[in-house]
Amino acid sequence: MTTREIILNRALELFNLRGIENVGIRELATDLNIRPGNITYYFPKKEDILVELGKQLSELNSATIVKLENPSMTDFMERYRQVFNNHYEYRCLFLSFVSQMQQNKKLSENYGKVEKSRLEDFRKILNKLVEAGYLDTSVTEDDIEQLVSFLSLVARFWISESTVSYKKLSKKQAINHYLNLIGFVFSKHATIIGKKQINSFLSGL
Amino acid sequence: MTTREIILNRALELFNLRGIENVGIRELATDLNIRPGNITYYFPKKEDILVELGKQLSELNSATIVKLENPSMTDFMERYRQVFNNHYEYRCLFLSFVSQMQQNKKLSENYGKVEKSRLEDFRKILNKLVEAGYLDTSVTEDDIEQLVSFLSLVARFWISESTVSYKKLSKKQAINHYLNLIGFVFSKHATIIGKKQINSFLSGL
DNA sequence: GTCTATACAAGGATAGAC
DNA sequence: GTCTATCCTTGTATAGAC
Repeated sequence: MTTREIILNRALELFNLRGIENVGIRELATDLNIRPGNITYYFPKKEDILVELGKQLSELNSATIVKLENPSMTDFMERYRQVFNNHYEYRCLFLSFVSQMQQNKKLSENYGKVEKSRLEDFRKILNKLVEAGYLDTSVTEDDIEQLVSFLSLVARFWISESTVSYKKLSKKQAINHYLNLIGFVFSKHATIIGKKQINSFLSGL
Repeated sequence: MTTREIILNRALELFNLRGIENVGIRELATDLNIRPGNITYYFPKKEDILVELGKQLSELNSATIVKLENPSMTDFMERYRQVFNNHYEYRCLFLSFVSQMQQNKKLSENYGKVEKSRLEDFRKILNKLVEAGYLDTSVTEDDIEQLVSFLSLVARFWISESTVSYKKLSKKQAINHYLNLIGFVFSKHATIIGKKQINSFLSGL
């Protein structure tokens, strides 16, 4: 493993454990038994570490998320389970989401692009779920916008909320809590077969 | 206005404008044409300013929120409109929500108490809405928990999301966006009369 | 009780020696 | 590629003037 990779790995661990703002470059260096300037050599600014971690997350998501030609309701729920698992591994980014988006230009640029295509992707999937008879045909374009809106809010802030309000929950319990919430909202727009898939997915968690 | 009040008022303005982390004590002092130590006299730590702003917000909410004996669906939506308006005035607190909750013990204690009773309050209101025939009788206790969960997520993070994703929206537009989301979710659990009230509330925004 | 001046520690960032 | 020295900013503590 290169020094650069060693720094990235340990930074992610410490940031996840104690928060980005609470882990200094000096501390990270001491932990790795290297000198602060050495970290600066690979990452001139602290921001740069986070830009790289952000890239890792989006690559992880790309690798995890399989293209769905004919998505079922189960596929949809399963995809969110995977995305949430990935988010958890990079939870430090979500816990400092707003401040990073405001201060870290590159990170926010990268995130903006990825997020835009991700939302577009989900719009398509929802439309396909309607066509395939998993979501009700009464679901309008406007409803889909609201559903995407809802998904986007949950995806961005579930980690923040669970860190603040559900500290005692394990990773799995926390993820299940929010998958249940998504299932709850979506089942009201699902067909009978769609509901069935949601329920069996949730009861299998 | 006392010095203490002047400090609090201007701090809120600057924190809202540029973020809590980006406004230093020295800068606030310069802006007010007083010396940093003078701020320290009233607020030994920066945290203490935020504790006080947190109290102001919860007092504002208490003052705004009218006790509802026989709440209608319209009352429910209207209450959220008021709460969101109040949140916006103290948006800096929500933009740094997670880090404050983790680092500011008093603020998080105070918030914990208020939030607990607020959620309890909303559970009661939802139950009453069922009894009064605005929400469907098929709504179970478990459904109510999910709805409260949903409301809690939106209430805490709508400002964060709109700051990051909907920068161009005005205060009113942003609030309307999230009221629409709440209406969207709730209308699926509402009776005919309940739906009517939600729709007429939303179209009157 | 109110306000000022000053000092200190910690964190990010930079230039340059080896 | 690695490390040292140094600077600047921020939060905070203290001593003392009015």
